[in-house]
Amino acid sequence: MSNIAYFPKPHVDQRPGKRERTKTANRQAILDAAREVFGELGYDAATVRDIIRRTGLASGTFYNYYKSKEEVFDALADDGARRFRPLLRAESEKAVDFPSFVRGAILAYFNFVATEQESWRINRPPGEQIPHARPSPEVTAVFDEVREAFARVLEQTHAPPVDLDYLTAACIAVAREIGDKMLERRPVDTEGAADFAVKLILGGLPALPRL
Amino acid sequence: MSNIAYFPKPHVDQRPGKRERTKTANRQAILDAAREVFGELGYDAATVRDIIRRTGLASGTFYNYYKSKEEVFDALADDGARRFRPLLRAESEKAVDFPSFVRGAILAYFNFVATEQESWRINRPPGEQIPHARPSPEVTAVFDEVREAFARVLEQTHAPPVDLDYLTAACIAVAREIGDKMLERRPVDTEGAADFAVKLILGGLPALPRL
DNA sequence: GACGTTCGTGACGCCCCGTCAAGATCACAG
DNA sequence: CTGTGATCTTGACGGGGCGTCACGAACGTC
Repeated sequence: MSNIAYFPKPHVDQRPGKRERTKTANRQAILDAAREVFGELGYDAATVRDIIRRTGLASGTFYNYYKSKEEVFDALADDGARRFRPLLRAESEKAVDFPSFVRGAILAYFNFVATEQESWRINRPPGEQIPHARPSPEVTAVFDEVREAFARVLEQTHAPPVDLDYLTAACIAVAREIGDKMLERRPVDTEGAADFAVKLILGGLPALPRL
Repeated sequence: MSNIAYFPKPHVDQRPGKRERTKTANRQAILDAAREVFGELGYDAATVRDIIRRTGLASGTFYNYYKSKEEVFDALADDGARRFRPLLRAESEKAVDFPSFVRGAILAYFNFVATEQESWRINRPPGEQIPHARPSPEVTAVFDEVREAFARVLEQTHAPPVDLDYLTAACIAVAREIGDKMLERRPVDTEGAADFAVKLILGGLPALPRL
């Protein structure tokens, strides 16, 4: 009976089992639905049931994946940070000196948010405030990456030691704020915004570009 | 019967009628209660009924004064801005040049928030994000005041024209962010924080104070 | 193919929200 | 002082979203 040509496929199927697959699919479906719903109704008006309805899943299923609307929102921010991180890292490696790093990083960020907004900040109700996501792991990682890049570059340029926490916080705040304002203008000018932010950070007010 | 010495007090009592007085008293009571409740439970966990319960008023009464929890929160921000505005204006008039204005304004802001936090950010749950109040009239007024001060000073110093919207947005973002970080440190050092923020704005990274 | 485990389901109870009709309080005129 | 209309307060009520849980179906494993 031994048939050497017959190998009952041993259970090392590359793809994970169906359980695992539907699990990640559901998680992703909820994330996508949340993106849409937040975009259409705004964060405040959106409910957990609005999100889960769009997936066709039952309401209880939502809670198998996320604890609340807040958590799924944080997961969206986390997702964004995860996709942005490699771009930031690339800039960090490509940069030859501090100014080029700052410029590259900020420009990368502005281009990133400009692209993102097209895809999901579609239909925001006016005046709606988007809550600051509480620092999720990936977001924290991005912050740390910026901080480390600052530390590295400031180290090797023999710059005087500065308050790194304040510095990173301030630079990120500037980038965020200018980024938001940039998105409100038509046409969206990432180059111009980056120019402004970079010169402010590197040279302060006297270095700002003339209009 | 005419008695010239007798004037039945005509109804021009200086104080407004009782109706008006209880109205402002209630409005203030709700505001105070909200401050306490937000401080103790955090913004998210707080409910309209938590707030109104502390005043002894009925639940329905809350809605005679504010439409929602969000609105009373905005009213608190508005209140803060209203009290800060004269301080900012004083700095604006006291300042002799641009650097002294920036420094005075930022220091005033840091001292203001440091005082405020003692009085109502008592017991905040960890990791809680305070929502950015949507720009209420007074808050907008503060922003405009900063913007106008910038415009005025940049005009008379014959500085090259810059993007005023970006500039004010960026400076306010820096002040806010550094202010938040400052409050997390012990002891709270408003002078040091102001030093950092001012030098970053005026001279950029190269001008930052050494540690 | 049978068994144990994991996950999807949707009805349920809970709590909070915003409203509203009824009563209380106030302003004002006679 | 008193009557009358206007204004405010009250708390009970219906509506709706939230998070849970017992049940059943689908899956992995042997």
